[in-house]
Amino acid sequence: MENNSCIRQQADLEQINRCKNTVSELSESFDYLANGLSLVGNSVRLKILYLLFEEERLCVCDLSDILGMNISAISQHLRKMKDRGLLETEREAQTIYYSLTSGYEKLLNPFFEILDKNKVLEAI
Amino acid sequence: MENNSCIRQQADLEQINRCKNTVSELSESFDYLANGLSLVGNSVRLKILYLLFEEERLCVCDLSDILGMNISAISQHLRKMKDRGLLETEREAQTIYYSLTSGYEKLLNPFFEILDKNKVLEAI
DNA sequence: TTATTATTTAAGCAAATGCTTAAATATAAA
DNA sequence: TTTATATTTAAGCATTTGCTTAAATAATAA
Repeated sequence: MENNSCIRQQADLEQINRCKNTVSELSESFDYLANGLSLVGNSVRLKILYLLFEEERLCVCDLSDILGMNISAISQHLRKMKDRGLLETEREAQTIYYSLTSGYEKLLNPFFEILDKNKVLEAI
Repeated sequence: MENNSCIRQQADLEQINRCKNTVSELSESFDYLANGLSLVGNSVRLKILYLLFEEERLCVCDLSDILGMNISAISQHLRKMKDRGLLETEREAQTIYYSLTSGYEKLLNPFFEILDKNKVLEAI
């Protein structure tokens, strides 16, 4: 942590301290939320999440077919999201169906909605 | 793309085709949105975004002080977000202030709100 | 039991990411 | 001018990510 030649004279110390407190109080929340969002911030996984939002449930094989990707690659994406609690599974014979967990479905709903209407480029 | 030993007999072909269409129609939106979210899905950048949401505007130096990080590191995070349109700048003498652009402020509002109340772990 | 289908897991690797250090740019003050 | 302040940029490097291939696990059918 070098190159701190910039201790501003005009810095608002009260503001700085308020911010430091915020960061320290919410530290775990920031880490946890950022980790969740980093999973969503990948176009393959975003597609999977949106498809599960639309179709309720899908298996690895379906997704591999839909996205034109290696089953193993899809499986590894699904595992990451399941481990983190974005997805849950139910087995039906050999087939394992993945679906969105309700917490994330709710949280990601605004994004799904603008995707639904294909209004991403207008919204942001 | 090997290892496609899994062309399910029970696969719903109509569903598969519907999904393929969705993915192909929304392809650009998925990429663009995922790229934006990948920027948010980093705890340093999420902290910066939240602080800008709360404080309206801050300079590199402030953020470096608040987060206890190298100015250069912060500057590189800010550039990424500015390049992608999450942030905008205004100069005041030597100091360059960063703030949220309105599109992303609106889109990220649900996340900021649960951070505000420190309810992340309850929401997801 | 053996073979088939559906899925996961482990190992390896190229590409991307995030930080550090050092040098460059830009405005303001002496 | 020269010096100080605020910030950006470039280069280098360790870590992480996302994919491929091949082998392993698990349920069903022959």
